[in-house]
Amino acid sequence: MAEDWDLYAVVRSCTSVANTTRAVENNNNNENCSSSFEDPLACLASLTFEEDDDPFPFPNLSQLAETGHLQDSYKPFLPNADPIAAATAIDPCSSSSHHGGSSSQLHQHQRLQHQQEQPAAAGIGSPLTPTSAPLFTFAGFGNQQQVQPQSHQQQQTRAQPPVQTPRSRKRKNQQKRTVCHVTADKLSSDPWAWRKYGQKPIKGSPYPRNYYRCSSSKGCSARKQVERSNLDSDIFIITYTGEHTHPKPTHRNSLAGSTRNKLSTVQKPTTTKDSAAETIPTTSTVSCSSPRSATSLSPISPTTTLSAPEDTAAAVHKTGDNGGEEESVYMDVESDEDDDDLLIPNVHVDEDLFKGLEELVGSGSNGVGIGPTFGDNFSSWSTGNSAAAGAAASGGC
DNA sequence: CGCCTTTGACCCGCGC
DNA sequence: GCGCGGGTCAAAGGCG
Repeated sequence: MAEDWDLYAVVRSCTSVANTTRAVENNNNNENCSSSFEDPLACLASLTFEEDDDPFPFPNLSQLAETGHLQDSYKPFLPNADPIAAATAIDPCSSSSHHGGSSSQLHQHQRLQHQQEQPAAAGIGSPLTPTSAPLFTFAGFGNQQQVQPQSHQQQQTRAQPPVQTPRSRKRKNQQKRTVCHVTADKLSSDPWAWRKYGQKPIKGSPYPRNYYRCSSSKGCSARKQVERSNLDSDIFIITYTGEHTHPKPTHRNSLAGSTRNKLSTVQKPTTTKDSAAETIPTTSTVSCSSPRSATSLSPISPTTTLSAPEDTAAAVHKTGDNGGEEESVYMDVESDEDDDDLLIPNVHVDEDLFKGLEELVGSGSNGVGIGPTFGDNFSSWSTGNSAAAGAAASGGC
């Protein structure tokens, strides 16, 4: 199931912190997208929020809550399993303000709860302990401090050891972060190229956390953490830190050396801290604009996605530096409209439609709204990844 | 050749 | 001060 897809796709599925505009413009697209989906969550797969923000942008969570499924799932972790409180806590529309005060408090709270619950819920605890904030609680959101570029400094400090500037490795609760939840089956891609630079097993979580940095440009401080929700293995939590210091790449990186073309290790729940081999599965990601990608992806990957929500807007709940007020903005998950590449929405297209299009084009039609560019990409997509297209069609935008 | 992942080691912030 | 846990580095090896 969820193992058959690529972490890379996850990694690409959300855009960076920097993209905070054009969302409103895309809102309509988003709506259209939603309405055309079998799964209305598809377009929401990349919902993001920042720091103290509402960590429950996931509509399906509310659905789960409504059906009681989620609450049932939480019961073991909810000492005071208050259905109302639980429902409120997981309400995607609920304000983040009740995540309670400072990040330190939250962090501490989580730690305490983690300590308390660890025995009963071994391996299913923080950082996503559902008690403090049922499914998605993110420890350590704090000072709202703008993230400082670290990579350079860290490299320098490492190259010329101590004495000099100590590593400015801020604690996670001191960095500006954007958290994004992505369902396993609603993965999409983003224009950024990410390179994995680390993986760590996370205490309390059966799944390791993967660390990525932007490889589109050297010196880019954008980073990304991807971890699987230990409560719902279909949900991946992507945390962005830093900002891209460069425009979106028009072409994605090569696939050389990557495992994007094949299944690598499969992320399974880990019981020990050292089971590092268990990582998020990697299959492939697809960009219609990238023939290389389109032809190299795994056709059977159920989550091989096109750039689906790339033109969709993801809601971002942003909390100001005062930590109190919450403003809701939309974050452009990806908008390649200014890129050379045309990214095709994940709409289901069967062979009949292709035939019809061919007939239209072949009969001297003016394209009926299908421009040459689209046709090329469309063709590329269909021929290069028909299976994936089918898979993506059921879930993508 | 360039870019990728993997993975053990290292560094450092934080709580006790 | 110590230990834990998280974040990062960098070498090794693979892939196109």
